[in-house]
Amino acid sequence: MAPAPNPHPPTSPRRARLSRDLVLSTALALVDAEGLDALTMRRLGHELQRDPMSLYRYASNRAALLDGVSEMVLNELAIFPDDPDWQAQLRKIAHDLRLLALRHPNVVPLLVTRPLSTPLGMRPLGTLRPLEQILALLIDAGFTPASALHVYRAYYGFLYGHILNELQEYIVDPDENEAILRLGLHRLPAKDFPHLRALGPVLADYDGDAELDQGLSILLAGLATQLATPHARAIQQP
Amino acid sequence: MAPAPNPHPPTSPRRARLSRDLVLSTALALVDAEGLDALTMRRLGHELQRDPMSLYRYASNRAALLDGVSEMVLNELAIFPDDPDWQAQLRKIAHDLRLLALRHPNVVPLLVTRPLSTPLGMRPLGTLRPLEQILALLIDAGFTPASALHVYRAYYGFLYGHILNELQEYIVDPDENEAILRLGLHRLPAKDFPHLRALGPVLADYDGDAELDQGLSILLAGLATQLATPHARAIQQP
DNA sequence: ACAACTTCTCTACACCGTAGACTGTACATG
DNA sequence: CATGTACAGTCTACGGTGTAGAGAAGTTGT
Repeated sequence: MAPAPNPHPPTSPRRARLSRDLVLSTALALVDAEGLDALTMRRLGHELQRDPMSLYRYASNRAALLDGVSEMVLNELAIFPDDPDWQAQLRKIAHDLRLLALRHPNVVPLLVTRPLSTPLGMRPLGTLRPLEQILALLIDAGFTPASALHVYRAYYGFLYGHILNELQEYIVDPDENEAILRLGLHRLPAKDFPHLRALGPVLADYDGDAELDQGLSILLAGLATQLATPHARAIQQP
Repeated sequence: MAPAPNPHPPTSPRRARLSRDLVLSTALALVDAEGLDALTMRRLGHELQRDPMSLYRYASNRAALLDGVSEMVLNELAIFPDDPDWQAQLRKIAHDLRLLALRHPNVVPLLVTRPLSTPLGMRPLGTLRPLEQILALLIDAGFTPASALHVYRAYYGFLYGHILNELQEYIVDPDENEAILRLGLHRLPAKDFPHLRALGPVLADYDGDAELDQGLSILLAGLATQLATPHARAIQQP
């Protein structure tokens, strides 16, 4: 008769003490590996060899858990608000964020979707850091605070849009990518989608990096003119 | 002893025959009214006074149901690929899509997120229609098919990004909007978020329409130069 | 009248998030 | 050493979810 089945489980060395960081990074790993749906409280508990209920010490909700994962991912993004060349810095941030998204594609829906159900001021602070730092960058560069906000919106909007676009066309294993893509396109009725079907080959090799950079060039050129003319400032203090 | 409790329920006049359209539009109404989480098979069944299982005749999945709702919303978007003034048409589409998003804010996460888990060729056809039609518009305007695709990407990326941005700052009831927003901002540590906090008032009155239009101007100006120079064509056939 | 087909319902299962009460351990204090 | 207190982790249970599979009811063609 063994009264306590596992007093000192000798064969499980990795049963470290829980911590918010451990919980969140395990959650992130799980999402990266198996997608958002795999991240259930029960599954995560199993992964950490703990009762699912113990997780509620470190995230009061499943929603909060998801927010935590977003935050953790965004923390990988480094921003240097003191860079004197604001355009170069914005370019760098954009490419970094793009790579981040490609590294954690399953998290992107969270990044994009969670803020929609959380008023700005109530978001996890880590999520707002990029916004604050980019504002700082722009204001340092000479923009009015108000017009810095406008520039941020145009810039970040474009950036998120690009990332979504690119991910929408990518996703599948790069190996079968072209095959599957073509297969998919072949399904389209030729009558209704002539252009789309014809573009199969072009769709297949999408150089997201180049495309992003080109878009940024257009946008930054346009935005820089706002800095040159005092036009923007006129809005704030006429 | 009532053997059949409800042979001809006389008090429910609206028990029409089901159809995919009825199912989807009821689903959309439900999402609009109570959000995405309210759209469960059981709830929708209840709404239609049918057993939840009957829905599987018209959408083989919950995921397929969501796709159907996206499709239904996108069908509200009218595009005129024959418009000779492509820039004006792109502007119009952008504003229309923005209004569509504001009319169905709860559906936006679907619009943005579902394609991420569906290879392009496998999406509901209604979802691809805008892409095809915009390509047609651009090609008619003189763009190479390949560069039309690039223009589409820059344009649609920017557009989606803007919509996400705007919705992220809006969401709450316009009444309490400013109050809640300020309250939220007040929560931020002044030390770490000076710029963001200072921008409270500016954040509160966001003229999304103007902002979108301004961004479009920048972008379209940039894109038009590609049409002028044969630069883009050089990429395809050197 | 019968049969074939479609539409809708019933039952059941495995899984989900999480409330609430509980156990066990760690440590500060007497 | 004893004891109180805080905290970490657990257990059980409840109401909800999507959906497989078999069956009932309704509709239509002959």
